[in-house]
Amino acid sequence: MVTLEDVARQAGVSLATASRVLNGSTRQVGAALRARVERAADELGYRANIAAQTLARGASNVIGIVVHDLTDPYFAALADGAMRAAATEGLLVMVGTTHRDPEQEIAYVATLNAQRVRAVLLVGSRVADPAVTGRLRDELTRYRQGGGRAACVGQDLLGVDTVAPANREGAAELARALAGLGHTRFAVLAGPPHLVTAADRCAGFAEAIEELGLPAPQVVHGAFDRDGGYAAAQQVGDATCVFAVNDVMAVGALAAYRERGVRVPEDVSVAGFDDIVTLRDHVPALTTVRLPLQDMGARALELALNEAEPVVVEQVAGEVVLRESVRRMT
Amino acid sequence: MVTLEDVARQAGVSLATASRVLNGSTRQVGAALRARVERAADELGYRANIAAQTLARGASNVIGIVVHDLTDPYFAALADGAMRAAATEGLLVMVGTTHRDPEQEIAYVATLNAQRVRAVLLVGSRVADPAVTGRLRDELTRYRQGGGRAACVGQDLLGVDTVAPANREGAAELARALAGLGHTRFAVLAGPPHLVTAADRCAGFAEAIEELGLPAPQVVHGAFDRDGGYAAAQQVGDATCVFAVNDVMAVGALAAYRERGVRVPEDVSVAGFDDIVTLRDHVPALTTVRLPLQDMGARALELALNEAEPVVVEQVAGEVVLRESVRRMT
DNA sequence: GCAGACTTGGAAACCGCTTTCCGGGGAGGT
DNA sequence: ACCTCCCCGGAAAGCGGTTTCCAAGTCTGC
Repeated sequence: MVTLEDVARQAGVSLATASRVLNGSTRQVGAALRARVERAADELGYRANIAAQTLARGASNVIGIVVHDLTDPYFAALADGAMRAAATEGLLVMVGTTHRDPEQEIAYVATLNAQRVRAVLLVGSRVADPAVTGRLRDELTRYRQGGGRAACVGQDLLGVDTVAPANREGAAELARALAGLGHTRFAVLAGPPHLVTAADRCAGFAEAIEELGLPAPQVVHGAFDRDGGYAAAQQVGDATCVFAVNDVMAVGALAAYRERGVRVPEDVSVAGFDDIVTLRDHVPALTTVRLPLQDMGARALELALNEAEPVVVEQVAGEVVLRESVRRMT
Repeated sequence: MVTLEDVARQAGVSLATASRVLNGSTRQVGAALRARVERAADELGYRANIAAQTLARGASNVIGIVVHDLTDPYFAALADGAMRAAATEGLLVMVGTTHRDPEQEIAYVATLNAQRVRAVLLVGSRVADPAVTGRLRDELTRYRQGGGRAACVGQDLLGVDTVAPANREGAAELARALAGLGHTRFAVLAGPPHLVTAADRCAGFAEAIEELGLPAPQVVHGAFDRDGGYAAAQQVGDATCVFAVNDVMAVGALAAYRERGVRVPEDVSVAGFDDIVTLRDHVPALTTVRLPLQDMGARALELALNEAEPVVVEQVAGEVVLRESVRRMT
């Protein structure tokens, strides 16, 4: 590999000068030398060793993003938003996927800490297990004590800046909208009980239903993905309206109904949450709660970079979008 | 930040010993000292500085993946496959998205080179512009001369190990299958002419049609995404069967037809390419050519890591999957 | 009981770059 | 003409690890 020393030698200048020319310093370098250095670097095909720069500068230009599952469009959209924001700041992005294993999340924070990344974004639902959350907090605290910055998209459980989708409120508003259409018997495809996002959406929905004086919805737990929705839909009783706590599950539920010859929305109404772009052309079009995912990702990065006391928690409201997967009852 | 020296001091051992204990060395360290070091590291919350390690070792445990667009499920699946493979090797992943700008791709290779990443994966179609490809090759050559490894998912145009989806053959086979259903008048939503993947699929399809002695398909160019498919579909003439060069475009086309009240497959048949998992529940179910995207991503990583002379080019066959978006003609 | 082979701990060089600290020379002021 | 002050180039000290090379101690075998 070509090193800065090679360049300096070829240009007949000192290391210091070469460094100043090539890697943005506050110090000026005379035009003549500057040209010599640039030419030498070009001829030799010099590429600065960023590991060395990071070490010497004590700061890196990399940020870390930890998501649950990149193939889930929810995370892809959030990650993309954050990555676009990072790109405008000239930051590189390291992406880790936990495949929904909270231990992996902790491990990633440790690793990203070791990388001395400038900021860490934890994207995705927290889990209800206080022990796990506690260990994650510890790891995060250690990282932040070393000067690291962090933010989270999800729930404010980590003591860091957080972009928090208004899951309860969004689900509640959806519930009111659906009740407004005349539905009275509901079911919730609730996902895993320990996932806070899933639990919040389920709870928000159920509470709103209760406030309206309607019978409590049937709650069916399952996985937080397409197959989870598919499986859960099979267990739904006589509800006229089914709320899947995310769009991907809703699509699974729709598939299950289709296979069984149950018509949506004629026989049963189905709603989801998130308004995943990739699914906007689904038939029937999904009623859902729209979340500005890309913006949320970008905002989280912003928060992390400007981290300040006290901790900022930004609620992001969802917008109920009624589409053809639900029908009005008589 | 806690450094190795802090740990060594606290444990009352030398730097060398502490290093050997904490960061896997071939050398043995006595149980007593080993325990002291481990305890000290734990108490202090030591995290090795990977930048320093990378510098000292001259090798990093990071790989880079460059994709066009993470929110496109095609790339998400490929990236995920590669990331899973990387995780089993204990490698970290740096992801860059070019947002379909070839210049960005070149810039990323330079940056990843500067990071001295162990391997670079270029995921996605090459472009037809030889000047751009040439500059990318140059950058890649420079990287590889410094000991970097590289592989590509796409076309064998870079002189590196390549996982090449059999776009022409897959499209040709699809064409034959569709012709076998009795279709004779075809249109191709061909995407951008300069994208090699799009062009190959289009060409493979057209060639097969010609070989069958059928009239040449109408070719409509446009963007390679959902909206591109939507727009292109509007310009299709009297074809009975439309081939969109990827699934996402096909979904856009289906949306366009739906809006116009054109029934699929009754009035027109539609096929895509890729078999995107997220779209498997689409209605009508999409006829397509299945590509094992995750495996391809994983395989590309393998190739990169084991890079050897001569360059390996692996063709990956697609499998035609007939679903309800196409119909048999009388 | 002792030579020689192994083991294990530590000192120090080194990885490639940044940046502080010096010093020399030219510009500007009087 | 002389003295400051400023500007710019270079030497060298880190940044936080890894690893080579020594030296001292421990084991073995005869």
